[in-house]
Amino acid sequence: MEAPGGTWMALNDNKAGMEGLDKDKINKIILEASKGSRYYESELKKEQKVNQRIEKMLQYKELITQQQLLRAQEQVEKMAADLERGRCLGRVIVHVDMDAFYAAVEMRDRPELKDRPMAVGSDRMLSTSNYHARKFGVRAAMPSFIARKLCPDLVIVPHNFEKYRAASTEVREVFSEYDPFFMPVSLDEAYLDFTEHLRERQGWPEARRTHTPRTETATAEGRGVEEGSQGDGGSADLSLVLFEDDPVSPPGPQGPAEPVVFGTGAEEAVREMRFRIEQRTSLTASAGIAPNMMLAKVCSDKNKPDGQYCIPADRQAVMDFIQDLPIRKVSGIGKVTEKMLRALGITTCSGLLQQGALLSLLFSELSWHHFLQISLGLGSTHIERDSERKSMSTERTFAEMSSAEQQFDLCRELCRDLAQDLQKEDLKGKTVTVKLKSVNFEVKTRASTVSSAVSSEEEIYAVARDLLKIEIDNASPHPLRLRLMGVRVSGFLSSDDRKSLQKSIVSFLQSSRPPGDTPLPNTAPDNPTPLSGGAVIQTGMSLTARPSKPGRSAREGQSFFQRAEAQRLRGQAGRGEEREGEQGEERGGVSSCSLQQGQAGLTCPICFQQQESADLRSFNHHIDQCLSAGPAQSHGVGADWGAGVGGGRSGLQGERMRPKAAAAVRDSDARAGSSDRPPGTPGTHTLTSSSLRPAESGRPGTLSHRPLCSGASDLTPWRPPLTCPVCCTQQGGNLTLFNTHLDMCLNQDVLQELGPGPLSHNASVTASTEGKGTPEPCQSAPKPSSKNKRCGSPTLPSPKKAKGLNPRNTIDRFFR
DNA sequence: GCGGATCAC
DNA sequence: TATGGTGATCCGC
Repeated sequence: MEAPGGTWMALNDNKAGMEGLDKDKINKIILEASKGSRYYESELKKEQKVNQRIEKMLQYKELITQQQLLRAQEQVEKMAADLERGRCLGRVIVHVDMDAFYAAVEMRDRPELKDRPMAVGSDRMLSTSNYHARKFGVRAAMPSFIARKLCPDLVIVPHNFEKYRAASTEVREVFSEYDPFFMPVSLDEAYLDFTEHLRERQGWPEARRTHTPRTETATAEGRGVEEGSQGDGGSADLSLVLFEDDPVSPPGPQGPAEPVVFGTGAEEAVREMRFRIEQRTSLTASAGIAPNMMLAKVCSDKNKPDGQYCIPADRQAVMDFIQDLPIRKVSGIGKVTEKMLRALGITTCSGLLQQGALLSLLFSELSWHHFLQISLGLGSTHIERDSERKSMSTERTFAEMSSAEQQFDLCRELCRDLAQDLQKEDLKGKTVTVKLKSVNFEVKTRASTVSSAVSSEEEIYAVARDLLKIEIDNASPHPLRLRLMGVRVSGFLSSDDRKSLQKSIVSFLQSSRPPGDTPLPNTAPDNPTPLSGGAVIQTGMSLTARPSKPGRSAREGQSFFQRAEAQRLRGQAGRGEEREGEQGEERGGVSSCSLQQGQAGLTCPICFQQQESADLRSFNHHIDQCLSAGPAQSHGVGADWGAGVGGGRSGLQGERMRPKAAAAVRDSDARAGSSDRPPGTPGTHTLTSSSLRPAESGRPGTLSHRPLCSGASDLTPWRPPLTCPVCCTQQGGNLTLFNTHLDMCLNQDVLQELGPGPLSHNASVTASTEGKGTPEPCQSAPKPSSKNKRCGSPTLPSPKKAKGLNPRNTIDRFFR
């Protein structure tokens, strides 16, 4: 594990404007300010979890044979070839990102700030900083007290969202002239498809590409500009000083401004757009131009601030650009993914390609497809307008709150706020989720789905209150010590649902009321049009689908272990093919069945009793019983969440404390051993990394009634040595070692079975469907897709088949 | 459907 | 002394 103060807690210098800093010094200050805090401890814990996930992954990596790698390589190459065939270079996608947006707006309106390091935010947390402040290491999402340590002269300006929204509206008006269907990402960011504009623009006369500066301000592109006819003088010259060492802006010529003529090409058109944005708002924007969204997003960061970068529509140009691009620059690859990939020696996009085979064996199908697409420089070429909102929430952080009464009050208040917001958009949802964060930064969510959709304060609170009460009761006699509470409503009725509901209500009322009675209020408004007003724009923003993710689609391919499982089912059950379309419980039955054959006569690792039934469900149940009878049940309860709220789960863990869920959990535990994590698949009925997680947390009370699962009690004296139920050798009493052994044992099992058989079978499945899903040119192969959207990836077995093969058995999840 | 995690802004 | 809020998605239950 990395030493504290390694890269985990350190300054994130991924953003623009952070180059050439005294990072060591900055990180030291950050570390000093953080050390010992609850937040810091929590971050350390999180880091350790990730480290364990990585260790697990590396262990699995060691089990992979050369032959498997070669097979995987074939598959990856095939997939890459298919993706290559679907590559689209025919569109011009632009990503625009306003520079230090909130800070720039404040500086524009308060010139006295322009020379000073400043940030926009609250007393607690910063939203953004200007480039002056960034030199000190002050950046977005940094707590103010640390920012002040880094930069004692920092000026912190409170948010003024009205102003930002107004500026955003102006910017968007410019956007819409280049792409009326542009996709806003946030107030300061958007994707545009310039393809149509450029087509039309070819025929435009010069006059139409000529723009007269409205002030004497020089443009960032260094063109001389003339005094415009309508100069307003108000914000003149400000953009020049937004960035002290603006790399692009020339010394501001104060001479007369001349009209500026822009060319017809993509770069000129984007330059023109940025010019107009700056003329209009005195704010600068950076832009990226590329054949797809993924690349455009990376490009817009390249020459920030006030610059642009273009990747021409040329395959080699794309590949050259991608070659040494650090993976972290790609939207969607965050801190954790970066660290996991780094552990495999992958830091650049070309590394993703080189290690494609390995990644396909270690990560879920979705993940490695994503990686492969990134490595080929592919991304969505189709800009999707925002989809429907899926949830709405409100949450609040506060000083420690331990009184149940206060907590209920707050909960009600949150419900009230949320109800108001929901009603503004005329939304009703069936699922209410309560989010709690302890003073130790441990986050929990508890959800409940009700039969009829809710939207009023009372309706939401009725559900939320119960959820909260369960948690409070579970913690009793200790209080919940909270630092945050949130309420979310999701599971909205679709607009169709609402319309038909409305219709049926109306017709019901019409049939039962005399004509002429008071009509119902309209509960199904038309979709609001973007750009029609502040609130609407805000909505449009948050509705935006994430653009940068790759082609998610049906769970078509299978990971290494999925294929292993498929083979096992085929070989042992002999009827896997017919059952593949079935789900849930049925699949459990199949796997359970196959396990019975392979593992007859299981020995309980706790009591050493050979169990008569080889049925995993019974076996699991027995282990639960065995563990429940353990002597350490009387350990103390925890401080923050109270007793027995288990974070992780495993077949050996047994019941939860939440009575409501206990039965269901037991049932699914039984299934987990037989189906969800079939024999030979990592995690099969073993103490997986996830099942050890509660112990890692080190919270004294967590699972204290389950000493077996507590890291601190891995060697508790009462426990007898453990015997591996697979190889029947005695494994000592250390649960972690036992766990590793069991995984190895089970995996070895699979790996040995994984001869040419399963893979070649899989390959033939793949081949047989080839072409069916081949992406058409210029459609959004690598774009994010929801479950019911069409599959964007070629060469995929049918969804039905994939489903039958239990796509859940993917490895990367077991690294958690 | 639930809960934990990850990610973006 | 002290580290946000909102929304989405994935994955394994």
